[in-house]
Amino acid sequence: MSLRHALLAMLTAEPMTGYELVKYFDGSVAYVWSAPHSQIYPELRRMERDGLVDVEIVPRGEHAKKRIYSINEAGLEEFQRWIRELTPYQPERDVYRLKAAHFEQSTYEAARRQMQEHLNHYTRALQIWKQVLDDVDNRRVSLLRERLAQRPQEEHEAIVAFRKLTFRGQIAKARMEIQWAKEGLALLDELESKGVPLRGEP
Amino acid sequence: MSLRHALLAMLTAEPMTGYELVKYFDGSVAYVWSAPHSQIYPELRRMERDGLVDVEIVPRGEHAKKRIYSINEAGLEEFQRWIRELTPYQPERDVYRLKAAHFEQSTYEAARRQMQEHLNHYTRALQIWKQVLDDVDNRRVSLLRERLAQRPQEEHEAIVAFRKLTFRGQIAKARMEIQWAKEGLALLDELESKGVPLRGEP
DNA sequence: GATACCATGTAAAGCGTTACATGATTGG
DNA sequence: CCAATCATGTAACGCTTTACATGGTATC
Repeated sequence: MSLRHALLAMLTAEPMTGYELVKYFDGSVAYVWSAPHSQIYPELRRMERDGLVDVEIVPRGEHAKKRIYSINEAGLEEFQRWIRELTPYQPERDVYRLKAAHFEQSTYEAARRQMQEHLNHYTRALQIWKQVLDDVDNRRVSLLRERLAQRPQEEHEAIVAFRKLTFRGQIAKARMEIQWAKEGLALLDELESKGVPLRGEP
Repeated sequence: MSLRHALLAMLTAEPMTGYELVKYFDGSVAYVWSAPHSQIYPELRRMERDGLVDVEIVPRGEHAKKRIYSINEAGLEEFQRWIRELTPYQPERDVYRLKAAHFEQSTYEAARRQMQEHLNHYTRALQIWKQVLDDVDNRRVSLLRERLAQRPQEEHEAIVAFRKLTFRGQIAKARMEIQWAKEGLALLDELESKGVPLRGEP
């Protein structure tokens, strides 16, 4: 049950609508946690039902309304309970490594395409995360500024430091995956130039 | 739909029972792909129904039987189709980074415990993967030997090289996560020694 | 005969993806 | 008035986890 905790985490910064949460999960946050709006709106309703968030219904224009969710005392307690609790390490599922292990069943072209996409994906991710790290460092992130504004000065250092720790982790991951993709592409070049046959080739 | 392809991948090495597949997914393979038996047995039945695997029912002792699954022509085609197809990159969900980003809501003790578990988990994973890489290099893996035995000599280099590529990726990932966990533990030590308060502290 | 291992299932509940669906507001 | 954006939902389907469940075989 972590979508709930990801939503509570966002709401500890400031109250917002489901739509704003959807936007965050579509943006740079998507590389840490993401969910479609079809999952977010019902979960917010359940969190409201379970008394973890309060809702303010605010008019929007003449006829429309929007629902602004804010975390309440019970929600903050639940979030803190979750964050203090040890999250166990479960078996992973890495479809890209699974695929790479069986590239002899593919073709050089298809294998290269997959590895190139891997490289592109993590190159984009790296750029985004480096930018985010810099933005956090210079307090250019509005959500972070909101968060800092409502917490005492002496907590600021920890708040910023922990966010930076996460982003440095993502940066390290992106660099590692880029390196791995390059290694894969180099291996494919080497094997093809040696004329090593693949089973998937026509 | 990747459990199906993970199972097909295993069955390209040799025919086996659901129980043997369960064992593999519980062992060192678990760090690349894993599934509980409650997912594996029904999926094998569906694959049988869909004509991707053949089944041989073999007696076991006096009264018991076992079902040995082998991949057939259609199954191999489906596996090759999947491996040639580009797997898109979807938004990730990393609960450990999400948690780390909000450690100011935790306590030093709980945050340290989580990071220590992270370190332990990936240290174990690193040991396992280094061993597997070495075993593959020296053809000490029975599944790999079965696989090589049924393929022509000229494909052997690629088969071994792609498996090693995957394991090197897992090793790089484990090292990266170990490094990150150490960074996190160091940060926690530094903040605590400076007396920076956390919101979750009693 | 007890224990560990072999072997295979079902079922409920939860989580995630994809598609379908609707309507208001804002700015050009 | 048209397009982009704001805003919020439902539904079907598939995958994953956890729990419940059963019985044979091999070895000491």
